[in-house]
Amino acid sequence: MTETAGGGRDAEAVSKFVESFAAQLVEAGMQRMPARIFAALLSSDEGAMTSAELGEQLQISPAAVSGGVRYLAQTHMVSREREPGSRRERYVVHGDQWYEALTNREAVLKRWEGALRDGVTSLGENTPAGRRMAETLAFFEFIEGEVSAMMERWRVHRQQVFGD
Amino acid sequence: MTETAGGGRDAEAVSKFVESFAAQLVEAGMQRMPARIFAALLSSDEGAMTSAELGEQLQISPAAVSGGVRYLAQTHMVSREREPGSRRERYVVHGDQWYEALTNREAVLKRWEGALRDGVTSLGENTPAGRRMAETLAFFEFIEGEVSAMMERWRVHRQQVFGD
DNA sequence: CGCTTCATTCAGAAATTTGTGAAGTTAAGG
DNA sequence: CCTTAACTTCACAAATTTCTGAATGAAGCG
Repeated sequence: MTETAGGGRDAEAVSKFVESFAAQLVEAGMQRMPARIFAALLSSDEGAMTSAELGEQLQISPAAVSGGVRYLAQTHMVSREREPGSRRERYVVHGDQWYEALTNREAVLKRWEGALRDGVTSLGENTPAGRRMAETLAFFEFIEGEVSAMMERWRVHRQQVFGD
Repeated sequence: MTETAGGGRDAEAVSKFVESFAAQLVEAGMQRMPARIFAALLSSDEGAMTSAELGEQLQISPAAVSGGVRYLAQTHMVSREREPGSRRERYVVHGDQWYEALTNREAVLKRWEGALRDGVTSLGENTPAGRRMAETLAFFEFIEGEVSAMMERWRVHRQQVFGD
């Protein structure tokens, strides 16, 4: 058993999981550092770590932590907290907030819709290409509406299974 | 008006749209070449182009077309067709098939679920981290179920709005 | 069969991305 | 105020990715 100072957990097993989960995130399009940082936070007991802790576990420089965290904060996957009267920051995965962010690609959808609308105009509403474009646009609009309903159902489901 | 041999369409406007839509796809994590190729196909009247046509519109080498198309075919966004008795291949966006592929990230979800299951085991079911992991896993399982129902509703909706 | 036309593969050049060390900035605590 | 601890920014080196040209491989067509 590989127990270290980290609080009685099998550090090696944790690290292995962190890397393998990060790899999945990378494959899905996330940058490497944000992915690793996120995975580390997700598998910490508190769901929160300081910059120094992240640096040590992942063997990366403070600069890398800073960059990765900035990305995660911007995309609302993680939030920054700081105990009042200290300048040590804690980076926190807020329970369920993060996968809501993951699903709420609303900004992305909106941009796609914008681009598609331009497409319909550029190509002409009555060209075959224009009609295909319009249908695609309709698909995204449909999805956008469905997603929020779906998340609502999830909250109900979650409540039932996990309580609060 | 910038008309070229391309069949009476405003080539410049089309190209502009292709590039801007491709840029959105890139931002969402797709590689540049596949994104450009896909956008070009999507905005072609036939929904299909040959390698040579793609090469000319996008100003890229045959090798780049080949590589891009391979990716798109693997992910089922595009299919290859070839008129019998010709070795000129046509790459086709099959109407609605492609965004079904986009949504059907089932393989991706499955892998995430696998990784998360490992995580629950590594971290221990009764640790706080393990419980968080388990909840995340439940979320993905929930989503997986919902997505297929959602696509079914889309087909109905599409039928109503666009006919067949 | 051989010629020709496409498509693919591969090695390498070029461009981009990524992560680091070092300098810079801000704010707590004496 | 001055010191010091924490985070951030920036320039650059290294690694990776991306695209090309050239070589290779297949398949129609005469």
